[in-house]
Amino acid sequence: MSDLTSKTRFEPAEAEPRIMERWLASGLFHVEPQGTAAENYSIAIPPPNVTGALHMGHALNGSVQDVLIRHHRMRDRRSEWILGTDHAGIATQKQVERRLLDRGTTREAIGREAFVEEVWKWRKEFGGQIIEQFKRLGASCDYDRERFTLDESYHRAVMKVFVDLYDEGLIYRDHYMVNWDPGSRSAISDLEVEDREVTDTLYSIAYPLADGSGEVVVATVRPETMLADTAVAVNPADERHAHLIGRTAILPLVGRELPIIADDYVKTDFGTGCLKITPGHDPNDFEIGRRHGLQEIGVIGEDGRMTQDAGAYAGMTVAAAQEAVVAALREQGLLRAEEPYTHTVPVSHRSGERIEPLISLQWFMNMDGLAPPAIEAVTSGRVRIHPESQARRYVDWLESIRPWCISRQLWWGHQLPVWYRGEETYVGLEEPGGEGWERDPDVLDTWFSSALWPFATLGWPDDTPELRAFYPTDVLSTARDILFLWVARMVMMGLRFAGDVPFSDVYVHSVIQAPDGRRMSKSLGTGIDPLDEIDRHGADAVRFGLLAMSSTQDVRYSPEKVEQGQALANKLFNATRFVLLNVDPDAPAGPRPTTVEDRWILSRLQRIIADTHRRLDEFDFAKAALGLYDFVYGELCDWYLELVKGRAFDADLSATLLHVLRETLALAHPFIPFVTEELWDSMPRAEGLLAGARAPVPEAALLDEAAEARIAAVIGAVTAVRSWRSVAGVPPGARLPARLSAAGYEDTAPLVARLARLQLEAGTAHEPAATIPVPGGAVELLASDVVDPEAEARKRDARRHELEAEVARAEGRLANAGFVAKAPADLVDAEREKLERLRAELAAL
RNA sequence: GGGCGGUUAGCUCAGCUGGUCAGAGCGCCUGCCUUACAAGCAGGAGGUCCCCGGUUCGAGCCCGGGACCGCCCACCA
Repeated sequence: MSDLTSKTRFEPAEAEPRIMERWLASGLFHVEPQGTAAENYSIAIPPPNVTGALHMGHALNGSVQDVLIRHHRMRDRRSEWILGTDHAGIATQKQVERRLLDRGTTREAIGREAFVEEVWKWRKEFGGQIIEQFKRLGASCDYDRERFTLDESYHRAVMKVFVDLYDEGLIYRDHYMVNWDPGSRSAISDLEVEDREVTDTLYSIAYPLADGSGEVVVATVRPETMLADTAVAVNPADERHAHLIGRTAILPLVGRELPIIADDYVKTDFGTGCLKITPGHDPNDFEIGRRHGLQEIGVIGEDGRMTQDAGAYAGMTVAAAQEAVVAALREQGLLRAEEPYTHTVPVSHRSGERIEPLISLQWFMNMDGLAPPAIEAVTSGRVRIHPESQARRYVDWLESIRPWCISRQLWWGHQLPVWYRGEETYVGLEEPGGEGWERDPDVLDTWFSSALWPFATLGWPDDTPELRAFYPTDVLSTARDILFLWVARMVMMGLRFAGDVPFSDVYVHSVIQAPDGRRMSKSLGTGIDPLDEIDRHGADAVRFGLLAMSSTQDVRYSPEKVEQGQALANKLFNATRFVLLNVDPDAPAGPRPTTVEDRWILSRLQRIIADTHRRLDEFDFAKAALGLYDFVYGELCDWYLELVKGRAFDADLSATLLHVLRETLALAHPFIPFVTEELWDSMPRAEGLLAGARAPVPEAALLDEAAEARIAAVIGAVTAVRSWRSVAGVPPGARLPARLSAAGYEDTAPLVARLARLQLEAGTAHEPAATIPVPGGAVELLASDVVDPEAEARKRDARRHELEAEVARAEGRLANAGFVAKAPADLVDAEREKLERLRAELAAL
């Protein structure tokens, strides 16, 4: 425990590790599986990649989830934050491959079994990193129940799902066009592909007609793929080319006869209006090919080199083949045009290499039957997505869902439970009996296993106490970019296999951009490491800052918000110092209000408690965090603590102060857990951890509107007098004789006098030297020596002009028949009152 | 090509179902070591709420058009 009497600053670097230790030792974060999911509160963490390091997105998402978990834990719900990591097939495999390369070997050289062993070793060595980093943030995950998507029991769940879906015919094997990632030497799904703009050369190539009557000219940026052309297509409505339909062209360099077909896909206003059709290497051509029953030829292999079907070009890299093909065409005089052409090309999200569309034999999952229930879950409100706009994206995507390519040509992951023997295929949980079976070497898309996360982590397919206690979970908090990759698939799988939606609320958080608005990324050098920020400002500050930044849209990282959080932590630290250095530690528990300011702060406290609860329920974290800041600064410290300074710290005041402070610490704890835990521990008769204490609950009996109005007037009056003094240049320490000619200060005049440094006098013996308007009347200054009559006259004039303008505006409004007739009556009345008030003040001048 | 979001103080952002809504934090200026906090306190200056029309008694707020910025989806070889 740090020494409250000597230190004036909260020191996160010293306190945080010590406090985290206490939390972990307490076992608070681990709960036993009892009761039902409806009674309990649970969140399944989006499992970070086991290779990962904490980035800003994790930090924001961790803050969001932790504020929710801690809040509900303090509201006496058995709260479980399910923790774990994802095996992240491609990312992890690449990392280990790089390591092997450093050692001068490759995965091919050591073989599959040894390679997988290497990955496990790697995981053992580095896999705990991100978990430790979550602890730095103060995340109250259940660290005793850490899961991994390749755990034995998790693997069983994945296998069962695969086999069940296969048995139903929803998982099948097919020759199909896939996004081939030459970087990872694997097929990847559409969602793992991103577009990048490049400038290529658009070549126009002449294909002679078979009957020698002419030629068709086609345009392409991939001339090497012409070796796999099996047709030429024109639009049936294109009169220029109508005569070609049904005739035959000869493929240069190869000599193959190409039928000229008609298809609506061909644009008449692009290029020459004639399109070479390469079903083997273009997704659109593939579709056209299937429509017309065209031959599918592959000239580019999975190794990125030309295949035997490429004839003379076999063995060349794609780039070399392109050069060679262009050279040959030029030589034969068939190149009609070359022009630079800027367009977007698909690139692998993981490896960064350009996608090579090609046909291969892959495993697919038919989504047609799974999507409708997942759509219904959202449209019916069983799953609520926040913000609403994301729900539309979700539904739109599911409504046009396509088969999902689930096989990956990797070694790290869940290997398919599929065996082949000749023409036979066996799919099952156990290896088939008999001789000669060979297992499919492919593994499943990582997202296939992630889709089972909320229930596979809880022991499914067994009927476990964990599953009964925590499934469905309550909230899934995540980034927008994996709404389809992950969230939608969890809903589909949860409904199909766990019998219910996996969560009732999805919170889609902001993407944090760099302060200059660019993407935060390592390669751009725009990344900000949350751990550096924690080192600098403390975890509380970073959590507060991120929550205060969060929004329904993307936001720029705001260092100021983090500093605001740090200021808040420090303010609470010093406010607690002040209270503890003054109060009677033996004061009774509970509030003992004896004055109007006591009733005021207790009333304001009830409001901030209710507001904070409501804002958390609405996932409005920014308002919740900033509202707390405003309460602590703008009400508790700036006013209440200043108001009580003139009083004796008796048992009643001590009790009230301690009560307000305790409640404030407890309310703020889910947002800034470290500093509040530290201060809680220093409170008189502190018992147990704040993390395990009860959240404050608003009490209607403590609301006091009269007290709120009285103190609002005090604040208004003090502020007005201070402003006058400051502008007039009165020495801050000087006590000015004054008369308070205003209503509503019966029991608060001494407070105004002290905070505004006034010597209040009664009677009307003296003429005021200056008049300061305050709520309910005016403060009349009687000390002529501090008043500059000319300045006062100028101010009066300025004020008079202001009032005249406002009176004119109010009169104008009230003279407007439309306003009086159509505006709500109370508004019109308020306007009339305002006019009267303004006229009275004007008259007083 | 289709869809979504944004444009408010020097900076980053709040502004709920149109009526004290023109705000906060930071920055800036002035003054204070006032017995919790100088990483503090008090006070102050700063805005044609992107532009043009419209609806309304009344418009950052609603409608139409435009400009600029960002994101998502689908993609013309």
